[in-house]
Amino acid sequence: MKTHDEDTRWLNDEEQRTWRAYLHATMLLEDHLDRQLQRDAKMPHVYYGLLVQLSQAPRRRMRMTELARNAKITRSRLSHAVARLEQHGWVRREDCPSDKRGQNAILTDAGYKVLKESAPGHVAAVRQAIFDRLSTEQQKSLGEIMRIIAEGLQPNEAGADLPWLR
Amino acid sequence: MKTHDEDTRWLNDEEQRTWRAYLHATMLLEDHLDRQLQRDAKMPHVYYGLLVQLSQAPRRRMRMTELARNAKITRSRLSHAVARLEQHGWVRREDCPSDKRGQNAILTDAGYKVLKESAPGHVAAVRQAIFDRLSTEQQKSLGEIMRIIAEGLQPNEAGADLPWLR
DNA sequence: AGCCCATTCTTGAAACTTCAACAAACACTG
DNA sequence: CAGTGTTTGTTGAAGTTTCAAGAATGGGCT
Repeated sequence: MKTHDEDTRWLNDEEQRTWRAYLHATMLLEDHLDRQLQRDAKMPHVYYGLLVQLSQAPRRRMRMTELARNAKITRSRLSHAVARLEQHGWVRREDCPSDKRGQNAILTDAGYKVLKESAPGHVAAVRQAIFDRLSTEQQKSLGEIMRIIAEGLQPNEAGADLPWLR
Repeated sequence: MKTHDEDTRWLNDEEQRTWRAYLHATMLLEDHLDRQLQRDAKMPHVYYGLLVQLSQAPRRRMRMTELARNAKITRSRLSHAVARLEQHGWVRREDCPSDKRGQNAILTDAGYKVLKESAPGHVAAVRQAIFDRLSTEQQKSLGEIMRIIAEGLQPNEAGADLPWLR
């Protein structure tokens, strides 16, 4: 925490407007998608994202830790989420054969079905909120910008900090 | 919900990459700021945003509904949030004189103090995550894009749908 | 083997959010 | 002014997330 603010570089007017726009857009969109999916798929957006990840993984399964890393959530959060998804019958767990600590989260047929049925509506919502409103240039720009931001926040992904190179 | 997916316009490769980058960036950033503020200001990012709003309002007070609208959260969520902020002594409520249903949320001196002390660290975090990493062009672009997205999701702000003009 | 530390995943409690339902005050209409 | 519908704000319960702690296995080192 910074204690002296003499040298704080506050946001100027345009930066403030941009930051506020960011906050508003992200909040509104997350809310929108959450409601859309809660209505159509009976689950929040984050959970839906987990099913998507699983559906794209080989054999529709993934180690908990990897799933958490891909989805950008904590393992704890994932544990609870999978527990809930399991209750609904959309996911099941299986011990990992190679590592006795490990668990695989597996997308069930029921889970795949829900995903398949709600995917069109979800894509439509995303398209309508973002891609339909942006020029090709803006879409490209958005991609670049978000990659930059994400990169900067990634706690040193794979090989980024190699102790033997310091 | 869409039931037939024959005519669904799925996201193409680049759109998918962009969308995923968006999800990752927004998640990582929200997480990052939440932790930063939880550590330095003992409150989540959304709550901090409420204090900011109040601090900028005339007489450091605002009607609940207006505060909710500005902060892009539901009134219910705001009720709970203010209850909590009140417990901490950062906000207090007062009846609205003109409308007996109404409540004003008021930033206390203690609230202002917390805000003042944690603001530099927060701005630094935002700057480091976003503005320090983007070119001037990209910042401008980000602002425009986010405004477009937010606008599209705004449930018909002021005068947007005037029944007598239909 | 034995020791040590890292990794994997889970758990329970506390904090936060959502949703539906509600009371009270307002505002319009006849 | 009584009737009707709307707006304001709250509430409790259920669902979700965070945080700190902990059980179990893995992997390296001597």
